[in-house]
Amino acid sequence: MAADRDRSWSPPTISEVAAEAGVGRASAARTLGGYGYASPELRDRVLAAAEKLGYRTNALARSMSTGISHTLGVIVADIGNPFFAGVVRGISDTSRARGFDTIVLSTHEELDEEKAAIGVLVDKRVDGIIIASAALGRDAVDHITGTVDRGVPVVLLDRAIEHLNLASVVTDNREAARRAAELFIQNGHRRIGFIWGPATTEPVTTRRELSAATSNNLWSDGERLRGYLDALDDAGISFDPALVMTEEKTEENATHSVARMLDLPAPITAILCSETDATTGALRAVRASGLRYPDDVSIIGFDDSSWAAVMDPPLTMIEQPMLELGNRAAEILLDEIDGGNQTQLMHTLESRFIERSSVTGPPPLRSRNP
Amino acid sequence: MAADRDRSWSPPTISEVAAEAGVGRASAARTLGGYGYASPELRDRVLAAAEKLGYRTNALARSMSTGISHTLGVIVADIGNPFFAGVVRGISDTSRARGFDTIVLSTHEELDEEKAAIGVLVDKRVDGIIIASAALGRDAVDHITGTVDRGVPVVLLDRAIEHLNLASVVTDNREAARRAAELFIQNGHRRIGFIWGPATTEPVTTRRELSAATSNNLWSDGERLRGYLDALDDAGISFDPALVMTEEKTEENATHSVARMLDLPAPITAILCSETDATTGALRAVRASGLRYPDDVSIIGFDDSSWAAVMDPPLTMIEQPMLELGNRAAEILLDEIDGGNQTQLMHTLESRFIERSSVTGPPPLRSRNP
DNA sequence: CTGTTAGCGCTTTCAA
DNA sequence: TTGAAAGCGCTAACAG
Repeated sequence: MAADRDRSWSPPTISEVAAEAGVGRASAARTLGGYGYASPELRDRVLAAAEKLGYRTNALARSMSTGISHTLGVIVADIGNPFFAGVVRGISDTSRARGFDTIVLSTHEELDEEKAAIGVLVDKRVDGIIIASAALGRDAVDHITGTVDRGVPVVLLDRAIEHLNLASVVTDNREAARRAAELFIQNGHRRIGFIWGPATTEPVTTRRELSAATSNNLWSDGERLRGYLDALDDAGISFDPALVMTEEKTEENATHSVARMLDLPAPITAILCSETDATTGALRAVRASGLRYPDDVSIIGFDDSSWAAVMDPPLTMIEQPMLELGNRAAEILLDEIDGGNQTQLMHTLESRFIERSSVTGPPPLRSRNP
Repeated sequence: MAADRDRSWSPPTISEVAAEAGVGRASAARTLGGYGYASPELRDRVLAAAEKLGYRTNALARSMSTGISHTLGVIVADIGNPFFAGVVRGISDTSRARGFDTIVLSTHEELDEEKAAIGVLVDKRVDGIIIASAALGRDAVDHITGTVDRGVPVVLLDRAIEHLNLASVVTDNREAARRAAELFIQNGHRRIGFIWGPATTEPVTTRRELSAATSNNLWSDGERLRGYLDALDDAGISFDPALVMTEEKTEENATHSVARMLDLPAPITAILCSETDATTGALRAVRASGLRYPDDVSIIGFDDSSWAAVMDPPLTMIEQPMLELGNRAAEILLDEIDGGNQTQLMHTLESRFIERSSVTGPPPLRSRNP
């Protein structure tokens, strides 16, 4: 039916529709744009003409004159990461329901890419930005404050930036980690490994040094570590730097670190993993050491997955409310765009503790080389 | 520094920069837009003024006059699905490298949402669209052809639409499934379950009926099934409808179906799973039946995951080149936008067969209730 | 090399 | 109730 479309075809404009319908542009624009008045008969003529010509509104032109683009910008480290993918799905669903589309940019956890990404979004005149910033403790965040200053609303996602005074939507990282560590402790564990802590090349032998390293860490990771330390403190267990991984955060390093911790004179009997890669890395080390969980080591990991449930034995995990995180972030941003005043700044969603079978008491007596 | 920004502040335009620099708009536009000539001195003045005013180009306005938006539209069933998330990451990376951003829409596998999504993208004047269509065999695809007719290039992703004559980027589903089934057969299996086949409420008792149902299936799923049947045919194993799941595709149904197949008078001894949820569902059934893999049943699944490698025993899987799928789709689309003529229509990427330890020979003798 | 001018397609006063 | 005209910020053709 549209087979006869010319090669130099260009989409019909409101003027063409108006001409076809024999009315003025403005009238056509009013009925097509859904604003202002138009008599039923005129309306019908316009609609018919539009239909006939295959008219589609040009959102760009509309944005130009209205100044609003009905588009949200989303910046995450990696859209390929299941966690962020889930969050983006949440953002996407609720913004779509409110008439907004999203353009999402991945920064690969690089601050420079993040700055560029913000630039792109600002240039494209998005109506607001949701960002899981790659900024570490000491990093400057002018690119974010600058954006807010330009009048573009920003909400922080998953990673808060403490002094920034911006709405943030996060999960209860600290509480969740603490709860996991407490479960270990209740089960009698005192040597609990934490994968992973802040990546640093500096030696970390004191708690003060750990603190210092953490302050230059991703906020969410730092919170998780703090929760772990909280539990230790409450139980009067002294902090042992050998039990916190400080290598770069990769699955492979997790494996190495756990192997080392398992091989200590006083080996770990439990492992708290702060991410999927940390968990799978730890699992590899346990297996390679010829040990089994939970009998030899108990395990809890962040970020549940359908796989964790079919492991043998199934893993006790901490599930993050990814969709809800996205939903909330979008809602808050959209409300702000609609002119609503933000009352609450920090929105903390509860993660779900899923107890399965990877936690039990420490082995009665285990020495390095029996 | 920008603390004194007025509440009714509006971003500086090229005219303002020109005024500040004391030059004509066009000259300012030329240096800021990076086209045309400008003397070094004039250039410097403009740049300085732009810097001072905090000028950022308005991409909307630019798109209005150039007619190109430097934006790609991406339509997938669910951005929260790790497979699509990986693909989108690939698209995003390569298009970003070529100066394009992507707006991605999830359809939840609903054709109506897909149509709406295309409408949105067309309205936003994206320069091209990459789509993993939810269209099943018999569904009309006017929304896609219509888009092409409007002059918007489209490339099909992961799911080809046979008669459509559009560039498609897919994986070698059929070959991969066939290879998996062949491995089972080489190991001596003859009762191989397939999770999952086409969802249908019609009874499927003959191969013809299966075919019919498949023709109303998602293309990629159909290909996988065909590969399975290819292997059976080659080995002279007759098709048994009881070994192909035709329930709605959910993890739970996979569990039920596998449980049933395991409970048959002549039970299955191997399972081919066409998706992650199918695999985890199957695993649950195996466990619930008190059986173990690979001794009692062999298993191969599509879509590798770091979890599959840490299962005990580790799972033999078929890995899809998600990133590459995205990269290629973007490259092809971008080339087409740049005016390149598409020579090849079907681009088939190889999936990677990762042999681990979930396949062995069938159990010597296994009866339903020993 | 630089400045003037005319659109891009829409919304939005403002008259009629 | 409808139409004419101005303008959103930019690019592009054309003079100077």
